[in-house]
Amino acid sequence: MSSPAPFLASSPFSITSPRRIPKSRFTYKQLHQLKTFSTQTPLRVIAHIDLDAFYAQCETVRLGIDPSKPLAVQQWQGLIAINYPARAYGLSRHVTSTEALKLCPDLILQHVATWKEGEEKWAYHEEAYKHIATHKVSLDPYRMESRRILKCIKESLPEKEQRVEKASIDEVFMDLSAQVHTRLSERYPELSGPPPYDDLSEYLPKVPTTVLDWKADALVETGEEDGEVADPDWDDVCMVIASEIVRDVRAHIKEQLGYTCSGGVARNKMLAKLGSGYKKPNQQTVIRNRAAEYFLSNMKFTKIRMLGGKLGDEVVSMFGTDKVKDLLEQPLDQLKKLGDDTGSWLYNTIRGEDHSEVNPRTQIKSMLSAKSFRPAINSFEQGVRWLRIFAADIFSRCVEEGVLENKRRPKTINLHHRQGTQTRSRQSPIPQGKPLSEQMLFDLAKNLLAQVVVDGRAWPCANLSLSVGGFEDGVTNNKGIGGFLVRGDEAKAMLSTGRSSVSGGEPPAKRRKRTKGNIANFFGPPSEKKRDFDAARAVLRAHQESPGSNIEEELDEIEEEQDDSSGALLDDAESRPSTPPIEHYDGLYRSDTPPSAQPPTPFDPPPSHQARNDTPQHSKPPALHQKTLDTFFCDRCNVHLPIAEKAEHDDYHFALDLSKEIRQEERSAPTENTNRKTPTAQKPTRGRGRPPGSGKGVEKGQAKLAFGRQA
DNA sequence: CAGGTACGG
DNA sequence: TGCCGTACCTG
Repeated sequence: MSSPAPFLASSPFSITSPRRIPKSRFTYKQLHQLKTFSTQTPLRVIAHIDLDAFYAQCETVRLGIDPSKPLAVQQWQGLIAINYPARAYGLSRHVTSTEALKLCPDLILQHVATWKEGEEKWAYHEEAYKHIATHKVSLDPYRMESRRILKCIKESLPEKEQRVEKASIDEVFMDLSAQVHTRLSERYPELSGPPPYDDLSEYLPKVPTTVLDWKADALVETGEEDGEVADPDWDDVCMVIASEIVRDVRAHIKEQLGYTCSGGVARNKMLAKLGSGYKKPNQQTVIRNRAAEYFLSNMKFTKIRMLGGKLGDEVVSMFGTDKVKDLLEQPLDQLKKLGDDTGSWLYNTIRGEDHSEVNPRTQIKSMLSAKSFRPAINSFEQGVRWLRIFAADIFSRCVEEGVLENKRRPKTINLHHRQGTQTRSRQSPIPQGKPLSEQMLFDLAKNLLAQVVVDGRAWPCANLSLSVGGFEDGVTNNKGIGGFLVRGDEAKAMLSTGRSSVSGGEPPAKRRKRTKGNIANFFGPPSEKKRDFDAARAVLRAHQESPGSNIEEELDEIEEEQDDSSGALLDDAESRPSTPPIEHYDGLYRSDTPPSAQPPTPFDPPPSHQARNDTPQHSKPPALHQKTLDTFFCDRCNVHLPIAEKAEHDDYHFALDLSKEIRQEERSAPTENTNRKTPTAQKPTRGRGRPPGSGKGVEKGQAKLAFGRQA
């Protein structure tokens, strides 16, 4: 029942409006903006869909298990997903598989698929949890289902009016504004007419209906007496329509693929996401604009996207609360103690404001294959074995992504390495000349690992990961003369990785005396070094004479040379497992293996650890320093460190110097360039105006102080 | 661009 | 915890 009296009393347009006609709070312009997915209109409608216990559902669907049976997905000894029936037994992600079985004897435990060394593809192996040492987990089955679901969602939305963002493997955002606009126009013809006086800033007519049918959707309360049901405005109507769409999408997913999911509908992404988590599983929640403030004010702000981590902790400790309600009392300038941008962002966010757009991006930007080692691995050869799996994994996923057909291919490859608390990474461009292959990924990865190994302490290694990225656009964006320069850089980068692996076979013994003149000697026979430079020069010359002609062939030749020379050491070793390169690397570069375990190198005898410690970085015998202290002073870092860490610290500087010299050589030698200083490019002020942008400030600067070591 | 951090599922 | 994926910052 509508009660006109309160409405008239509270509406600014009832009495004072020139035409004395009740109006909507919204304008024709705001309605019109729906068509273009404007982030500014208050009528905007965003949905968030979240698959329920996704990995667990994947398994029930795959195995045809009754979804009311308790099921958990196991990864080694842990659980990574627990379906809702199983959650009723108090199972959480923190319990182990054996504990889970005690709590719920009927629990179905399904281990994730794994990839076994030497096999072509991942598979669901029996008793996979026993093979943590030889298998790596594969989440590929879930990625595939994720793709099917995304496709299904897109198919259930009108092509021209959809905007879908894949937020994670089991979440999507949808901007339903455009579709809602059409449905609105169909359903309420009075909205289709031109605005009075053709003035878009005119207010819309009032909603003709007094009661909206929210079906079975959960409605977030407003916290007010009532009256909201009786007085809908167009934003409420938009939400109803959006909610219908979400219900249809969910039904379609269930019908076609058998998955249930939860949904949230609201005016922006932040609220929509909170909505989808409000009631689970298999339900949807609408947060009407009029309910947003109340909904938020009763919540912990740590539940809000971007406040679940360090930033959230910082806010909690700064204001001594985790409640939105308390934070709402803080004026803007107080929040700005977190930084101007972060403060403003937070101020708006806890008031339910979020103008971030739904990014129509649906394709993947990078992919990663990783393994944590328990126990840690201790040799180059072991690492290389895992790289083979990683390369196969990533390559097959590239193929699944349609990389081969689409011309969408990754541009860079990246290797991450963790040793204790220290992590290091190396990356290189992926040569774009020839088709992507597993072997190519493997070779690149191997070189990257070799670089990591020669660059510092590498063993024992607790984690290794290989990723490819820079997928982006299918079509080339660097063309003309610039197009070649990119190629040239890649060629040089390839050479540099090759050279680095050559240096892997070299002892650091002469590092203190080495100068530019004997650098080639340091890296091995002069001929190898020369061939590198010759190859690079050939590429550059080819460009100068006829830009863009034979570049690809040139690149191929260079790659071959690379395989012949620099790659030889590694490939060789690999083909003869009886004499693996592990000790070779370990012995030369700070392993804990005794010097006696090291075979001679082709070039120089390896120095013992003792020898290395006898020629310290600063050419001063320890005796001349105050040896009563158990610390030493590094005048390069300007810091006192435990004497026990001196050897490692010296290694650190050695590695630093070495990599610097290598890079310098690479820059100056191939072109014999006289003005080699390329001034650092200016900053094009990056960044979308959106979320906190960053944690800015304090903790980052402090992290830097830790330098090469960690507490 | 290389290397790192933060945040999220 | 392990295995991811994205975005951003800094030198």
